[in-house]
Amino acid sequence: MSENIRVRFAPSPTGKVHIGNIRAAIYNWLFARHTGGRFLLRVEDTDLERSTPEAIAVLFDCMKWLGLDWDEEVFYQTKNVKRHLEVVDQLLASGHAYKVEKTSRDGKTGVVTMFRMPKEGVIEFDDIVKGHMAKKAEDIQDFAIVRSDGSPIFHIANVVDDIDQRVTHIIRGDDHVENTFKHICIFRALGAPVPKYGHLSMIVNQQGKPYSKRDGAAFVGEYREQGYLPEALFNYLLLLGWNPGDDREVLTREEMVKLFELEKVHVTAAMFDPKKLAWMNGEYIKKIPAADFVSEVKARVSSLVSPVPAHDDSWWQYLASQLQPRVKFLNDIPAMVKCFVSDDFEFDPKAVEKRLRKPGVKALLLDLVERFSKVADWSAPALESVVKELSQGGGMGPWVHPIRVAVSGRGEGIGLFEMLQLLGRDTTLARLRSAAENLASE
RNA sequence: GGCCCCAUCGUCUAUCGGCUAGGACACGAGCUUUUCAUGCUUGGUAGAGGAGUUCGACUCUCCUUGGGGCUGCCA
Repeated sequence: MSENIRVRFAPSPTGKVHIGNIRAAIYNWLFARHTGGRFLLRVEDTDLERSTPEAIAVLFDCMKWLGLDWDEEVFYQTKNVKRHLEVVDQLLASGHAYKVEKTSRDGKTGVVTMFRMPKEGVIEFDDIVKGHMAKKAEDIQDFAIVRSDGSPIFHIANVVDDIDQRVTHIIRGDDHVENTFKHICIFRALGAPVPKYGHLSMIVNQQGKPYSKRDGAAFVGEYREQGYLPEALFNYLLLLGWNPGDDREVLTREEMVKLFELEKVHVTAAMFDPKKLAWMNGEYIKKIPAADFVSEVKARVSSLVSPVPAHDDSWWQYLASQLQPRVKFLNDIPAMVKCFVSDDFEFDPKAVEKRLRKPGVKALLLDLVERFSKVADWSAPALESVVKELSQGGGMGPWVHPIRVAVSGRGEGIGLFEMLQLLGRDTTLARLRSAAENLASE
C-alpha cells in the first residue's frame, strides 16, 4: 500500500526558488517520507528562455541545501513532448478535444486544440487539506491544450506527466484548485485513475497579499546568503500551516517525518513572520555541536583575515562558546570576531563618543594598564577581581564600558573579561594605551 | 461581474459542544547586581457581525461583512 504512494515536486526552473514553492516541496517530501512513498522531481522546463542549465542547477542546489532528496531519476518535461501530443491525438480521436481558430490576447490568430469540458454534471473531489470540493461543469470553459505553434500547454503536459510518473497524490499550491477540476476531466477522458489532491494555502505578506520579493527575501538562495540555517528555514516553513498537535515547535527531521500528516495542514493562508524565523535560526545555531561551530567560526575568520592568526584549540573553543549563544545569524560572526583576529577593526563612533570621550577616561585607562600589567594569572576571573576592587562594591560600569570600547571598538560583544582573556595581555595593554593616547579625553 | 475557498491574541497556532480560550514569536516589567545575548519569572492583547440548532457554541447550520484564489495560445 504505502510503498505505492508517489508524489512529485514539479517546479519550472527560473533561477530562483520561491519560499512558497519550496514549502510545497517540503510538504511533498515529508508526506512521502512519512508514508514510505516515493518523492519524485519533475522539472517543468518547457519555457526554454528561462529554463537554462544554470537555473536547473540552482534548483538542485536549493533542494540539496534543505535536505530534500528525491527518489528515481529527474523527469524533464521537455523530454515527454512527443507523448503529450500523442495523447492529444487520442483525445481528438475520441472527441474529447477539437481544433479551432482563435485569436489570442496579443492579436495572433491560429489554430489551437481545445479540451472539451462536459456540459453538465458536477465535478467533485475530496481535497486532503481543503475538504470536499465541487463545481458545476457548466461553470468551466473549454480550454486550450495545444498552442497554434504545436506545443503542448501546461494542462495536458502536467496531466500526462503525472500519469507517466504514476503519481498518486498531487500536493501543490492553492492557485491550482481551479485547474484541478479541469485536470480531473482530462484524467477521466483518458481513462486514467484520478490522483488524490492536497492544495496548500499560500504564504502572504503583512498586507495579506501573496508574499513576493517586494516583501523581503522571497527566494531560498537569499536566506542561504544571509546566514540562515537550512534546518531553521525548513522548520519554520513547515510550521507555517502545520503543527504536530502539541506545543513542540523546534523539531528534528525525524520527528517531522514521524508526525507529519497532510490532513492536519491548514486551509488558511499564513503570514510570513521574519522575526519568528530569526528566533528559530537562533535556536538552531544554539543546537550546532560545539566542534562544528568552532569550524564555522574559523571559516568566517579565514574569509576576514589572511593568514588566520595562530591560536591553540582551546582558544578557538572558548571564543566559539562565547559567541554561540549570542549569534542569531551566521553572518553576525565576522563583525563579532574581527577584534580578536586583527588590530585593524573599526571603532564605532557612537560608542567612542559615549564611553571614551568623557573627562578622566584617559587617566582611568592608563591606571588600568598599570594594574592589569601586574596581574600574574591572565584570566577572566583574575581580571574581573581587579575591576571589582576598583569599583569598591559599586557598579563596574564606569570601568567596563571604556575598556570594552578601547579593546574592541564596539559597545557590545561577549563578556568583557572573557574578551580580555582571549585577547591576551599584550594586545589588551597595547589597545588600552593606544585608546588612552588617541581617543580618550583627559 | 461569474465561480471556488477562507475567517481564534499584532503574527503562527491549540481547541474535534462544556473555556477561568492554552502555547510560541513579538512587545512590556523584573531577576541573573559589566555591555550584548542567553536563561528564568511575569504582564497585557483573541473567537468579524447577526440569526438559528442545543441544557450549553469559538466549535454545527444559514445570512451579512471582510479577505484570498481563478476566470490566457502563463504555469
